[in-house]
Amino acid sequence: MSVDNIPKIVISRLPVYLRALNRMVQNSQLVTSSHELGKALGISSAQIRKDLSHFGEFGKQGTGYQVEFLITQLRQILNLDREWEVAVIGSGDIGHAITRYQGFADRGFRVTAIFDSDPSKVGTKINGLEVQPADDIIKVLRERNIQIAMLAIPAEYAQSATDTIVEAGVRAILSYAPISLNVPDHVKVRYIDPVTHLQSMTFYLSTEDDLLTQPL
Amino acid sequence: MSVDNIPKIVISRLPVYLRALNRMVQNSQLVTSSHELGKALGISSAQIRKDLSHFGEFGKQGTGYQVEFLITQLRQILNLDREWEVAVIGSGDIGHAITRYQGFADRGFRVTAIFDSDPSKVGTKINGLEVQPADDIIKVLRERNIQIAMLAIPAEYAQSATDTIVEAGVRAILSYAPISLNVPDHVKVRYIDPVTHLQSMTFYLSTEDDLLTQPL
DNA sequence: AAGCATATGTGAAATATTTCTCAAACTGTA
DNA sequence: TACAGTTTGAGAAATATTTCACATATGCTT
Ligand SMILES: NC(=O)c1ccc[n+]([C@@H]2O[C@H](COP(=O)([O-])OP(=O)(O)OC[C@H]3O[C@@H](n4cnc5c(N)ncnc54)[C@H](O)[C@@H]3O)[C@@H](O)[C@H]2O)c1
Ligand SMILES: NC(=O)c1ccc[n+]([C@@H]2O[C@H](COP(=O)([O-])OP(=O)(O)OC[C@H]3O[C@@H](n4cnc5c(N)ncnc54)[C@H](O)[C@@H]3O)[C@@H](O)[C@H]2O)c1
Repeated sequence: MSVDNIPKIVISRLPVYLRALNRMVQNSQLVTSSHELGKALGISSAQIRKDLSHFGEFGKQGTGYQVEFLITQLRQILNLDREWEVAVIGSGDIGHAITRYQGFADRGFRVTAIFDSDPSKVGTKINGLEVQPADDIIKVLRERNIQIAMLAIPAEYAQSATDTIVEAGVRAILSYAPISLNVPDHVKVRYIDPVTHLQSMTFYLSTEDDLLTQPL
Repeated sequence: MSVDNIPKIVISRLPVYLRALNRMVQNSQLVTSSHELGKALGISSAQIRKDLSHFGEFGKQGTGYQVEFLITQLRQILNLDREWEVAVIGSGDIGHAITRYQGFADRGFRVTAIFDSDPSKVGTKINGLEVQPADDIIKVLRERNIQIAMLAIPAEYAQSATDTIVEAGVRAILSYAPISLNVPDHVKVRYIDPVTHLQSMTFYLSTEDDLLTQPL
């Protein structure tokens, strides 16, 4: 076990393990193994064991892992043994869907502020939460010490909104805008762009096959 | 240049290059370099050159790359020199946002069918497109030879819906449901789960810093 | 035309990541 | 207690990916 300098690709898999483990708990499953978990996720058991070994010894030879215990450990590792407040920037279609999504609260995050620059959206409520004016972003985020934001505004405004929330103290950004953002080193960014996913799949979808495939 | 056996991580970056190049075209920029592109995307110029070198020689020494030409080449490589029809399964919040999203049509994809199992949703229109009953999925997808689907339904129904669309001939799935899907080898799957992204960032957000950071 | 600055494409080297293996540990059975 | 069947954790080996470094080519300036 080597506690420092964990590869970030390892970190990115832990939430996936956590998701699968939570599923097992829901099904009242008490124990699992790296083999079973790997099969459920389509990855090798060795990878799971190696990933976990960066943080400690969580399993028992011959038995496997206590599901609840492993969940507790993963939540601790990922700093999820607390609740994180999240701000949503942009109350359009995506901002709307995100704010109403129950799945965040279930897994450690609570959307507690939403902003829009469009005066006609300000004051409307989404899931009981009132949309606030974009001009108040800095004030509100600082007041509440909000460190995580999700960006759901058009690409052309994304960089300037990013500068604003970073100034307000945000250190983690999940952006739905299809553009690469410039941020200081201490700020983490992740992107969600469904189109890049589709485009990486069409590479494998040769048009030939397409023409050959006929409806029955 | 080695045309076969391209690492899939290389393929996953090409759409990101394409996105940045399209941005340049919008700004009337004619020429770019691996260095400039890399800076815009936060990756090394060597990586960009190496990635492209798998497919051919698209640049000119001393000059760089003609933006339009590189776009054409990347679109060809990714099979984007055609339009792909996409089906959306589930007309809830996310299905709604996806279906209304202009960003797909702009980049090679057209949502041409949307389904829901809830009778009260069937028949409603989203962006001019009528929601169809989930029972018709197989019939419609086969008829129209639709090969790509986006899954926007609750996790507990995701596997069975997947089985259905795969049976209907779908070969590429983009799933918003937070669960790992089981598919035959010839089917590609990508996942979008914002929570896993957030959870991989909180690892780097130590709670200590949080406590120290006070609003001004 | 020569010199300088710039930028590609690519082997080779350096790193990173995954997989292989197996000793050791645990469970259950008899 | 002995034995068979599992499964972990981790060093070593195998692969994969990224970065380095440079020969070579192009454009621009003088
Ligand atoms: N809809 C989708 O399925 C989808 C999918 C992937 C990515 N995206 C991306 O997500 C972003 C939002 O998409 P959408 O469909 O929700 O767009 P939308 O047009 O429905 O909503 C955008 C909202 O952002 C607000 N806004 C603009 N500038 C702002 C600012 N500076 N501060 C605060 N609010 C601001 C607008 O008033 C609007 O309400 C876009 O970048 C889009 O490309 C959307
Ligand atoms: N809303 C978000 O921001 C968000 C973000 C990430 C992931 N997700 C995930 O995306 C999925 C959809 O989320 P949502 O917020 O849109 O949920 P939602 O409840 O608003 O919509 C789900 C829709 O799917 C329909 N449905 C259920 N079973 C179906 C079936 N077999 N065939 C066709 N339609 C069916 C339901 O009738 C409903 O209309 C969920 O898995 C959710 O976890 C949502």
